[in-house]
Amino acid sequence: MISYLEKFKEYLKSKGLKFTPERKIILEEVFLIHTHFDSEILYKKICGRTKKISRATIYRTLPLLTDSELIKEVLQQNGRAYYEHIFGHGHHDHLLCVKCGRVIEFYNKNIEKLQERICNEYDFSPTDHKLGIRGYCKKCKK
Amino acid sequence: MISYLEKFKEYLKSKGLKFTPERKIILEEVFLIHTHFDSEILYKKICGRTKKISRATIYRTLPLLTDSELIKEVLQQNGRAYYEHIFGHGHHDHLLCVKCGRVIEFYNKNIEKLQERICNEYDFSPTDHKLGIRGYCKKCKK
DNA sequence: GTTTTAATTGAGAATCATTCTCAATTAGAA
DNA sequence: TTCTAATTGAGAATGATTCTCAATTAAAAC
Repeated sequence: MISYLEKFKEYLKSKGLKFTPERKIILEEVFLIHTHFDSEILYKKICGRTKKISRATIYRTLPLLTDSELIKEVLQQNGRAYYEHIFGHGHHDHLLCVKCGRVIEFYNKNIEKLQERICNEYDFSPTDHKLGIRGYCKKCKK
Repeated sequence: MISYLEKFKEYLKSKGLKFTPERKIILEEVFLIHTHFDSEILYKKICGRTKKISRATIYRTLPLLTDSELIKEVLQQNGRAYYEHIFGHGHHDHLLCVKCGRVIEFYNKNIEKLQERICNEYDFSPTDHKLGIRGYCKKCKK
């Protein structure tokens, strides 16, 4: 069982890219956030905590983290992309409350299986999927 | 069984909005397109076919069509929003080829049922959902 | 350790989809 | 026909993301 740091280093090496202090800080910050985040949230957290890293570097690093399967883009809202870290976490899908913005995670084995079956049917080779159900949560539905 | 035109007129009236020639043209063009489209595709088709309608008006009309459940935003890619008309069509989900961009539609009753069950479990009242599976299609997987 | 070279960085400019502004127009109720 | 609030187009503004480029640096090769 390797750490996310090891995994990122291996990824970078395999692509001939460098492991820089900036990339290390971004990676670590990402794994300190346990909710969805966008580039701005990440930028502000990093500026507050350690040294300043430019927005450009953050925007350049997010695709690397996505590519190496350490994070995942989970939704786009108001023109912003939201991510979450996935390394060490099982796959799950989302319920999104359109009123209060709450996100509820869930996992259902049967849905996963049905998706596999559908892919077979269409001779389709899946890499990943996104299932988002929008609606009103317990508190907001009344 | 009312037409999409009727449905749109009713929607507009219910909101105290006006049925303008521009909105009529946009609505009709949307129902002439039988694939996914973004605002730019729609704009170009309309300019080519009938009179010119400004991009601003198209951008203002798309939310009205979405709100009245005549169209639906199906995905966001490269920072653009893609739509499809849904009036008269059953709900379906998508397989998206990341290589050639092909979109395959599918519908699976069991997946729908499982989603309902999950919503019940979380006391969540769904309005709509999106399931997109990314991967490689038959032709591109080799 | 030093050299070498290609990758990386920050700052700000550029891009590009989308939204806003505002004066002129118009649908549709009265 | 009148009246008023909604609508339109043109272009400016916005805002997230990407690009540019000169200066810096990781890390491979010596």
